[in-house]
Amino acid sequence: MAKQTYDASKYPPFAVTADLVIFTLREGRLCVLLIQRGAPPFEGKWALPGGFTHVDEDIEESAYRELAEEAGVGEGDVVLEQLRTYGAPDRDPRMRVVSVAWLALGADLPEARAGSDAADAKWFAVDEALDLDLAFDHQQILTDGLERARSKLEYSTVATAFVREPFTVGELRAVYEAVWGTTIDPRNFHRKVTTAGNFLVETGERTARGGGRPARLYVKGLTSQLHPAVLRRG
Amino acid sequence: MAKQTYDASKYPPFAVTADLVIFTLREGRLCVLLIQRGAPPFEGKWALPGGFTHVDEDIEESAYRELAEEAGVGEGDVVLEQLRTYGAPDRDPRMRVVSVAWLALGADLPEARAGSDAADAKWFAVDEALDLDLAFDHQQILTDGLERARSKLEYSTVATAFVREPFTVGELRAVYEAVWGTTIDPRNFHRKVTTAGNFLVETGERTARGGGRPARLYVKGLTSQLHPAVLRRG
DNA sequence: CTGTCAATCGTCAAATCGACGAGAACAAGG
DNA sequence: CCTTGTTCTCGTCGATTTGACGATTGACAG
Repeated sequence: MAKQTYDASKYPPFAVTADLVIFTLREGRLCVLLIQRGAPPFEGKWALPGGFTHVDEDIEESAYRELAEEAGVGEGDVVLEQLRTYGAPDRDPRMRVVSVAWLALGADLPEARAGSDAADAKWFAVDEALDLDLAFDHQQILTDGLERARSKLEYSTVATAFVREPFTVGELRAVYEAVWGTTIDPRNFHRKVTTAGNFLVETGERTARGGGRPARLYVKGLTSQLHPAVLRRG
Repeated sequence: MAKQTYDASKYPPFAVTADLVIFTLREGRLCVLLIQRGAPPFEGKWALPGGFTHVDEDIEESAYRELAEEAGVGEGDVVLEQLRTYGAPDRDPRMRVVSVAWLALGADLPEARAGSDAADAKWFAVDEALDLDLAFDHQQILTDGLERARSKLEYSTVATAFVREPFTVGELRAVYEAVWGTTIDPRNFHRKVTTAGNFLVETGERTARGGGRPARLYVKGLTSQLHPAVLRRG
């Protein structure tokens, strides 16, 4: 059954894109990378980084490629996870586009630089980004990505994607506070994460980066699931 | 910026499909609908129901259309949720296909009937379906769908999608046991679901469908989030 | 009437929770 | 050197939640 015996033209033609919600912590705030569009449609507006998937390319591969091209971020620098696919018929005025959105989480990612067809690239604090009028349906994608990130902190160990190893419990708490936009009791948080099974592994080292008493240093444990969960509110 | 000023041919052409993981309970077992392929590729093999998305159609709309065409199921009969998108370059030997997979959960769905290009359609117990050599990457999609369904029972109220209103706590427990493939202590389960906020609403009615003491009847509450969660194992 | 079955209520010890006290270990300033 | 401020870390306490399991209720079958 050779590929060329099929007439591809009888199937509806779609373009497929990979759009990225890239979160990182900068100066204690949760930030997202946005690109200012340098060409129509939505020229001049801010948008999530992304681009067309190539025909011979896996969709995840295209997400990593865009991550490198538009954010200068390599595979090892982030945790990448598929978010959701957006495919309203009119979401792109040029043609029928189905966009696979990805969530990328990384520790203190490099300063943004404008890529090929971008006028500008900038890290925005997430609450500021939500106030912008983003291109396409990127407002919705960003909202979904934020909610996904927030809820993943509860049941998984992805919070460690936001910090460099080794890290302290205080740095990890800062991640939760920045992503959730809340404050957390340091003592209860400390108890939860240090007793949760295989979340953190002690290195034996200590550091005094932040003024107070030197903190123990940890590296990521083996689990990706968090037991028991660290829940928001109560 | 008119659509025709863009040359669509310079963008890579993809076909987009909607594939469905439809779960229901039949005789107390978790079942999934499979279609026996009547045409190449994978002719004769079992596959998830699905089909091509039309150019003028929202991707969710195409999922509902396939649900009706291939399973005879209307919008009100199921809870539909996007599962994940699969887009390996070689996943379909005919051409480049990106498949948006959906999870559909319903109560005792109708007997299967073979659709247009299907040789046969049948409900399989999920553990039997996992032993089959499914077409395309449908084994992976089914596995992902099962895991999604299992974990959604913990934190959401979707379990009620598997039963008709009004229902008893015992029927709801049967859902959890069938999906998780475990047994659950009836007394602790009863306590959890009746005290969880807005999960169940009492009707005041009773029934003695199953032999023992008549059970209270409930309808679904307002919440979609389950607090506190009903966790597997401990 | 008796056994059976599932629903429902209760009990109890263990685990977990949020709120908060208190000491430890550093830096900075006088 | 001593005080003040900061953050980390250990502990305490009562309230809530959990899992394991006993006991009763209300129907039906024989």
